[in-house]
Amino acid sequence: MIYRKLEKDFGQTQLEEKILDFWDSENIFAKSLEIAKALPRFNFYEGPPTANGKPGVHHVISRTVKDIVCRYKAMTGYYVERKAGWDTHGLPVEIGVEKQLGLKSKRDVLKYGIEEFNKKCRNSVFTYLKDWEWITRRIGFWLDLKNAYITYNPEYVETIWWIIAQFFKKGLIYKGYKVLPYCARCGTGLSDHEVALGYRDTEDPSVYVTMKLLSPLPNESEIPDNTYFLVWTTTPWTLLSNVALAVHSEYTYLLVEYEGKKYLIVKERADAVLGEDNYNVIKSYKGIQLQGMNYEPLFKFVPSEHDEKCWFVINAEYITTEDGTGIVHIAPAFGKEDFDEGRRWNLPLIQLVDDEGHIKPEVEQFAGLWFKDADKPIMKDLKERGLLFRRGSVVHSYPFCWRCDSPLLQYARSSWYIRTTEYKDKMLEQNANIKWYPSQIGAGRFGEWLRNNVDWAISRERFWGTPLNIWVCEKCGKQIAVESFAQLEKLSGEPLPKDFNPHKPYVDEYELKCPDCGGVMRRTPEVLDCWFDSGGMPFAQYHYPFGISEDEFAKKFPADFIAEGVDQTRGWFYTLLAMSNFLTGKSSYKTCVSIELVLDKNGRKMSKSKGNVVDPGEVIKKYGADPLRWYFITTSPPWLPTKFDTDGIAETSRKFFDTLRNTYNFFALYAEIDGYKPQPFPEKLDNIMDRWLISRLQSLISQYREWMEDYQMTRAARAIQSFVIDELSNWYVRRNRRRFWTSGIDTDKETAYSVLWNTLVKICELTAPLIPITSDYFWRELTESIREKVGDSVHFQQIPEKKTDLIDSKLEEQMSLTIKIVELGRSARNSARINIRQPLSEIFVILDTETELIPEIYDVVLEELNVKDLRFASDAQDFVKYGAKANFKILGKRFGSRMPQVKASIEALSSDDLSAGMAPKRWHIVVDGNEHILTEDELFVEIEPKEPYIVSADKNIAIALDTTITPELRAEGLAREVVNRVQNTRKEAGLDVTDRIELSFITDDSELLDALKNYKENIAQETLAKVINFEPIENAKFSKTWKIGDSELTILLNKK
RNA sequence: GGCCCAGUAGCUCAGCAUGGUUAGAGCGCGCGCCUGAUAAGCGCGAGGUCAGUGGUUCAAUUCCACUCUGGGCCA
Repeated sequence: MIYRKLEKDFGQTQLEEKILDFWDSENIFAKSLEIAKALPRFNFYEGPPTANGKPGVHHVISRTVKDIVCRYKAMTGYYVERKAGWDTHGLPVEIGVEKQLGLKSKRDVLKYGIEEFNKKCRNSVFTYLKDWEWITRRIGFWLDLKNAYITYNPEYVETIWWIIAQFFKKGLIYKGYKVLPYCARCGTGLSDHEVALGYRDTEDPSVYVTMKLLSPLPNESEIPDNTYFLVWTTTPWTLLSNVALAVHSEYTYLLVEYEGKKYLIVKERADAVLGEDNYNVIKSYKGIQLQGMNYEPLFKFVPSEHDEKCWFVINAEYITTEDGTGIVHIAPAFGKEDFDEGRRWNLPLIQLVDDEGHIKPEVEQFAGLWFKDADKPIMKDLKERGLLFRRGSVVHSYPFCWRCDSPLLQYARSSWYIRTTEYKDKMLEQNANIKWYPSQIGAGRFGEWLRNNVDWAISRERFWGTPLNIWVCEKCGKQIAVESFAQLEKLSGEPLPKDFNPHKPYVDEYELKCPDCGGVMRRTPEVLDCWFDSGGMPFAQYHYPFGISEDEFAKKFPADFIAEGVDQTRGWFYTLLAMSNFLTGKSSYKTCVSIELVLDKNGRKMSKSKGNVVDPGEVIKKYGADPLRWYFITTSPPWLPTKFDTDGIAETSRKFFDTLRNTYNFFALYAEIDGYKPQPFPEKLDNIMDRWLISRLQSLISQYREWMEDYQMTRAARAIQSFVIDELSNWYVRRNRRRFWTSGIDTDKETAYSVLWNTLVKICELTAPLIPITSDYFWRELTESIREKVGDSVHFQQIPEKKTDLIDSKLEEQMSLTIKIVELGRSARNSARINIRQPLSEIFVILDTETELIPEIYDVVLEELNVKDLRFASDAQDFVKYGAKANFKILGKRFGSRMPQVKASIEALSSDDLSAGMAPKRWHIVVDGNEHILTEDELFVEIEPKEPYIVSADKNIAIALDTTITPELRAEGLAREVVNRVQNTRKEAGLDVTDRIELSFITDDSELLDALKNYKENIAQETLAKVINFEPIENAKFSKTWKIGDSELTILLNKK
C-alpha cells in the first residue's frame, strides 16, 4: 500500500491523535528546531499565563495565533525558539489559597504562618497545569514546555532583583507616601493597570450635606446665622476624616435662600441642585473671597494634639461644575487630589479607616464597621442632627479589586515607586516603532495610556511574590538594592544554602550591616507587583545577566513578535516596554498582535454567571483541534471580537476539511491502483487544465506569502479555502476525473497524477502553519513512498516559493471566462429542461469584441456542457442586441455635472448604433447639442439576448444553445443514461471501481434497445464490462430495474 | 463624560483606504439538476431603506458631522 484512503470510521479526531502521538514519539518539534539551528533567529516571547485557572476558548485563539506565526516563520527560513513560561506569583494565587484555607484577611494569613502559606501558594500554582499541558499539546501548539521559565524560580527572581537594582542605581526608585488605590481586603495597593481591570458600574449614595459657617461672609463682620456650605459626596464614610472644604477661586458662588435656610453653592449648579426658581439669590462671591473661612465640622474626631489648622475653606483648581455643588470636601488620606491639597495647605492627615478597611476605634460611634457599611449609619446620624440636605443614589463606574471584588478605596499609604514618568517620552518614541495589529491600538489605546503615564507603584504588602530586594538601615535610613544572591551573601556575611529560597519568610532572615553607620539593615517587607515579573521575562527567562552571555542575549532580544489578549495593553504590553526601555533603550517587542475577546454566538461576553462559557476540550473532542483553529482564523481577524458558534465549526469541518479529505481520497484511490510514484510535474504541461491549476496554485502562493508576512492570516486562510473547494476540488478534480479512470497508465495520466500530487503537497505545506496536525497527516500520506528523501514531517519543509514563470494570468482570465460560459450553459439547459446527459449539437458563444476564447479551452466547455460543437456567432446580432452603460468613473471626470445627460445619451444608443461603433471603437453621443466622441473605455457595451434565442447572458458574454435533438443525439443521450444506471448498479452491488463485469440489458423499448446496441462498445468501456448481452444471464448475482424516461430497463450484472 | 471597534440578506462574513449609479459569497429556505472522489456540487428563485439623520458631490454602502444599537478601553 502506497496511498491509503481514509475510511469513514477514521475521523478528524482519530487523525489528529495519530499525528500527535507521532510527534511525541519521534520528537518532531525538537527535531524541527535541531534542523533550523543555524538559521537566523525569529524571536518569540510567550506571555506567561497563570496556571491556577482552567484554559478557556479565548486561550485557544491566542495560542493558535502564536503557533501560526511561529510555524510560518519556521517554515520560511528562521529558527524560532518557543520557550513556555508560567506566571506564578501574585494576588490571584494568594486569593485562591486564602479561599481554600478559609482565611479572610491578611491578619489571618499572618496567624496561619507565612512559611506554610507560601508553600501552599507555590503548590497551588500548578493545580491546572495538566489542563494547560493537555490543551497546548492537543491544539498542536508547539511550545517548549520542558524549558519553561517559572517566575518563582530562584534564577528568575535573581534577574528581577538585578533589574530592580538597576532602577535603584539610576535613582528611579523612591518610597513615597501617596494616596493610591487600595484593596483593604487584600491589604495592598494596586497599580494603575490592576485598577483598570476592575471598573464596574455600581450604585453609591449621592449625598448633599451642610456645614455651618463660622466666619463672617466677605465684607461683613458678623458671623451669619443659619448659613451653610452645601457639599456633595458619594463616599459618606470619608466625611469622618474631613479637614477642609475646597472652592474654585475663579468660580462664582451664590448665597441663596432656600426653604428658610441660607446656602453657599456654585452658580452653575444651583438650578440643578435646588431646582430652577426654587431659591432666592442674596449675594454672589468669587471663590477666592471664600478662602480661609471657617466652618463647623460634621464630626470632630480629629485628635486634639494636631498642630495643623483644619476646617476652613481652601482654593483648588481641579474643581469642576459638572456635578456636585462646586464645594468639595477634602479628606487628604482618601483622595489623590485631597492629598495634594493637604500638602499645599498644610492640612492634617486624618485616616480614620485602618488598613483592613475598618473604622478606627477612636470613632466610638462607628468603630469597627467596614468602611462601606459606615455610609448608612453616618447618613442617619447626620439626618438626625439636621445636617443632611438630601440623599439619593447614583450609578457610576467605580473600581473594584480585580481579584477579590471588594470596592477599592483611595488610601494614603507608603509604597515603592518607579519613576516611569522620567522616561515617558522615550517610551512614546519607541512605541512609534512597534508594529501593532490592529494599528489603532498603538497610536490609540496604548499611546494614550503612555501619554497619561504615572509613576509605577511596584510594591505590594503581601506574601507570595518576588521579595523587593531593598534593605533599609534601621538607624540612618540608608537603602541598598541587593543585585544578586552572591552580593547578598557577601553583604550579609552569611553563606546562602545551595537550595536558597529567595521568598518570604526565608529572605527576611538576612540582615546587612550599614556601610555608613554600622547599623542593622533589614529588608523592606513588601513583595513586588507580579506584573514586574512578567514585564521582566525577556531578561529573567534567560537568567540575564548571570546565566547568559551578552552576545547570546543580544541574539534573543528583542522579540520579533508577541501576541496576547487586548486586555494586556495596560498589563504585559506596558510592563514589557517600561522595563526594557529603561534597561536597553528599546522596546522588547517589534510586532504585537492584540487579540480581541471571544464572545458567545449572540455577541455577549462569556462569563460563568451567564452560563455561556464554552469548554474548548468538548469542542475539540467533537470536531477536532484543527477545525477549531481554522474556524477561528477564517471567521474574522484575531483583532476583531469573535462570535463563537459551534455550528460554524461544524460547517468548517464539513466544507473545508471534508473537501480536503475527499480530494486526497480521490487521489489515493486511483494512485494506489496505478502505483503512482511521486515526481515533480513535467517542465512543459500540455493540458490546459494542468497549466491553469498550477498557475492558480502559484498565484495562491504569492498572495499567501504576502498576507502571511503582514500577519493577515485570515485573508491567507480564506484564499486557501476557496482554492481548495472551488478550484481544486470542484473544478480541476471534477473536470479531470476521466483522465484517472482510464485503465493502464500513459503520459497524460502520469501528468495528471503529478499535477494533483504536487498541488496537494503544496497545499499541505501552505496550511501547515494554520492546521499543523491535519496538514502533516496528509503530507505524510502523500510522501510515504519517498520518506527518506523528503523527511518525516511537513514541518521540516519550507513554504513553497512562488514560481512566477508558471503564472499565466491570461489563462486564469480565460478559465474564469470559461467557467462563466459553462454557468450560462447550465442555466440555459435548465430553462430548456434538457438535462446534462442529453448531448446537444451546438453552442454559440457571443463575446464582446475585445474578448477572445482560446481554442484549447473549447473542449472544456464542450465536455462540461455535453455539446458537440462550439461556435462564435458570426453575426452576433442574430442572437443578441447591444445595450450600453456609461463608465461613470472615467466619464465623470470628463463631463462632471453634465453626467445625467451623458448617461441618458449613452443609454439611448440603439443596438445598431452600438454595433456600428464596434469596429472603429468610436461612438457618438450628443450632449447639450454638442457631439462628443466616446472611446472604448468610456462606456460598457453589454449584450442582451434577443428573441427567439433567449438563452443566457451576463454583461459581456451570452450563449445560445441549439436545442434541436436529432435521433442520433437522442440515442447517444439514452446510452449515457444507461451508463449512469449501470454505474449506480455497480455501486449498489458493492463492486470495486476496478472490477470487471458481465452485463445484460432487458427492455421492451425498441428505441432504447437500438441505442444500446449502437453504443455497446462505448457502454462497455465506460462501465468496465467485458461482455454485454441482450438476453438474461444465467445466475445473475445482481439485477435491478430502472426507469429511463417512460421506459423500463432491467440491468443484470455479474462480476467477471 | 472621553476614546476605539463593529453595525451590509434570517445567520456568518466580503466590499469601503483610491466615491461611479445594478452591493456579493457561504449557511439556511423553495424548485429543479448532477454524481463511480464528495455528509459534496450545479442552476434558478425568495430574501437588503448597506443602523438612522443631515452634509459634501454630477454621483455616497464608501468621505464628513451628529444620533442610535452592540462590544471594548479609559475617567
